[in-house]
Amino acid sequence: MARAKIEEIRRQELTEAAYEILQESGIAGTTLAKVAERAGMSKGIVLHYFRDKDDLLEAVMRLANALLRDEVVRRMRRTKGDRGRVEAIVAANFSPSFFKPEICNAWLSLCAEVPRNREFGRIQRVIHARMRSNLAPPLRTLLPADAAEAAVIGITAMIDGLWLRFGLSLGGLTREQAVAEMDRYLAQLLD
Amino acid sequence: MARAKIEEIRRQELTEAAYEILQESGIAGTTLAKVAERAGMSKGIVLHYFRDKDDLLEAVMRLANALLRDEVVRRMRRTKGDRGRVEAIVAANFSPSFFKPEICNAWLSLCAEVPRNREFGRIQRVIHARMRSNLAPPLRTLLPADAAEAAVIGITAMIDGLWLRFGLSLGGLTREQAVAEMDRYLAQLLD
Amino acid sequence: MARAKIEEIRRQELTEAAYEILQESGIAGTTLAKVAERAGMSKGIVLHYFRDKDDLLEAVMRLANALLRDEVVRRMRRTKGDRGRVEAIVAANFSPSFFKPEICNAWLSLCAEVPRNREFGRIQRVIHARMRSNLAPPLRTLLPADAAEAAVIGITAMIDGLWLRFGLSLGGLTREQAVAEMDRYLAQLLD
Amino acid sequence: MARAKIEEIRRQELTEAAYEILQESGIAGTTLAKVAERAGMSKGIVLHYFRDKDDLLEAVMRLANALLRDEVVRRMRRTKGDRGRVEAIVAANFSPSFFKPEICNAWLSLCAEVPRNREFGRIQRVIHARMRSNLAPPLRTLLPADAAEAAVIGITAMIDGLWLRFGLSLGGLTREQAVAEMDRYLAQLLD
DNA sequence: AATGAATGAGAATTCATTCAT
DNA sequence: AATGAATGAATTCTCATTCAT
Repeated sequence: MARAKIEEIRRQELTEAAYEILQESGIAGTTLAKVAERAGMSKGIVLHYFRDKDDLLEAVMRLANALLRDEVVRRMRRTKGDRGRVEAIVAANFSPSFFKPEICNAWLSLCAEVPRNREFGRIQRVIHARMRSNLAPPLRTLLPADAAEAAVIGITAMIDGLWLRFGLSLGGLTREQAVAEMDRYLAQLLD
Repeated sequence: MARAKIEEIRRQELTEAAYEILQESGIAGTTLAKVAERAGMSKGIVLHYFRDKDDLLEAVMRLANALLRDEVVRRMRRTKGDRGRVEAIVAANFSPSFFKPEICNAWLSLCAEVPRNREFGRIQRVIHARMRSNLAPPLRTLLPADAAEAAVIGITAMIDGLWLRFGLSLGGLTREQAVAEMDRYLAQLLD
Repeated sequence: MARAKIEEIRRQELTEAAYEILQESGIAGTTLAKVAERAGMSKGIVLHYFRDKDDLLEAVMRLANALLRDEVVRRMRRTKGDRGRVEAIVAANFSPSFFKPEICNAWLSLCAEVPRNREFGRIQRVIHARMRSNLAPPLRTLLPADAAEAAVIGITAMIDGLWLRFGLSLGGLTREQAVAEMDRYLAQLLD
Repeated sequence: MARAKIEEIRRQELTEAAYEILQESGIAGTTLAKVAERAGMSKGIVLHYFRDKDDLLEAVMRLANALLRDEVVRRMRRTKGDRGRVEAIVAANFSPSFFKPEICNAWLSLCAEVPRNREFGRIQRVIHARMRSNLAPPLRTLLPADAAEAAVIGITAMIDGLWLRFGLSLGGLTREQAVAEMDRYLAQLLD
């Protein structure tokens, strides 16, 4: 059990290190050497715990996703009502701990590779499915069936679009503007 | 005169080849060798016409941008009225010749590198500025000042978000759905 | 301990291989591939132990210098008296193990790059400083102050000039002639 | 004749340009493109007038040699007596127009390649032969036969050694010091 | 479990050189 | 005579990956 645990711990540490490097250096700039160094481990250990570089990046994708998912869950727990649930899900995506240029960019980098990496695609699909399964039920009580379907797509797209823009780090969009824009969109949709 | 143009022709050919390869292979997979081969030229010629790989990718970004810009211009010319202008701009972004998974993904790949490439950032800024200068005037006649400002951000974000999703090539979103979603958003905004 | 040393061992082996190749092929002809092959190692390893080609060549310069320095030290230890010290230093520069056409030429090749390589310059400066600090004290007891100063420059120049000529490998100068010439010069200077 | 002349003119211009580039960039840094640009000509023309890069560098070696030779001749003409001839030859080698760090270094760069370039060797041999044929006769009248022979080697070596040192551009030796050193050596030899 | 030595594939990049015009 | 387009070989350098310890 201790044995199983150390493996889990190392994988976790390496994944976090890789996530950091990815945010700083992009996918091409994320080398195993940098990741190992950031994790304070030896170069060789990375591929002891991960099949290959892609395997590590998949773990990063899952980690990034898990962090966001936890934030969503946390916020949904504190909320009541269908409208509140929708708002909580959305708010999680713009919480100061996630809606950062580096994180948005890291996410972008991973998404860009999806068409060329089967596993990335699988993970991405899971993420979308969860988004849908979170959003659809409350939306269906707030809107007609087809409007609810459309709203799932629309909300997701608006979030992604604002993330993309924020991830460019061009300074043309502040977090406040993004949040305001999102609120406006939700208001149009639900009011 | 023909002589002066051969440089332009070769650059164009190489840029187009690079654009194709980028769509297929992503940024990391876009090697000079592949580009040269696709263009039917020798490996050495690429760096005869481009300073380095980044220089070539910048040309690709400008090309992709120019193609979209031309489509926007074409559609705006055929249109009258402020509402029509906005719709034309938006429609250009979803015209069948651009709104393709590979193109959306290529665009994503380039955007992901913006924070680490000064020139990419500059080009991206130009693109956003043009988007704004196209959208803002008609929107200002259709909406109150602050709503118009917000609409510029919102429309752009919705387009980007739908492009991002489409670029994942996961089959979860059809062009028709994207267009419908966009229409719905515009209707909410302008009606 | 052995582990800590393997880096030192490999660097040493590679530096020696590079020194050999430099003697045969000159600076431009000294490619990392040739060096690796000569050392019986893989191509990739060279830049595992050296930052880049210049880093390797700097190590070569230090090696060549160290070998000569050791020879100087060895000969000075066996000697007594100021005149003897001077002669020992000079003799070291013409000992059969150093005063070889290939070595003189390798040295020439490195010197030729000094103006374009900051670190080469630094090393060269150290070499000259040591030459001065070895020669000056005994010369000062044998000659008036200003003559001693001049003698340092003169002896060094005569050595360098004979090395240069010998390094041309044109057969116009034998080791014996060089030694005789040097002796004659010293005799003029000190007798 | 005009035809023969334009070839000669172009070769001359290119050789001079190459000499300049060699002084700035060393042998490896001397590319045909740089030479052509410096000469204000097209890249292709260089190999129209020279067989290959080595052929061009040989021309540079001959040019550098010719310039020095002319200076020697000029100074010898103005001089009388054997001692004066020797001094004139030596002085030419330290005239302000030749005894420059860049020129000394360029010379060094060429010498360093002599063992690997048959033609360089041939030229170098000619240079030494001329040096000898200039120096030997006056020295033979000033010194005993074997001392004269030795003096030819010694003077040449001292010149070369001072050139080498000056070519390092390390600032440790001024022209004045070099000239003084040379004078001292000649005085020892001839007085 | 962990290290880091070693490999080799492959990338960008540089250039001499050839060739068509 | 002159241009500069085009080629391809060679080189440096980077990394993922393997392996022995």
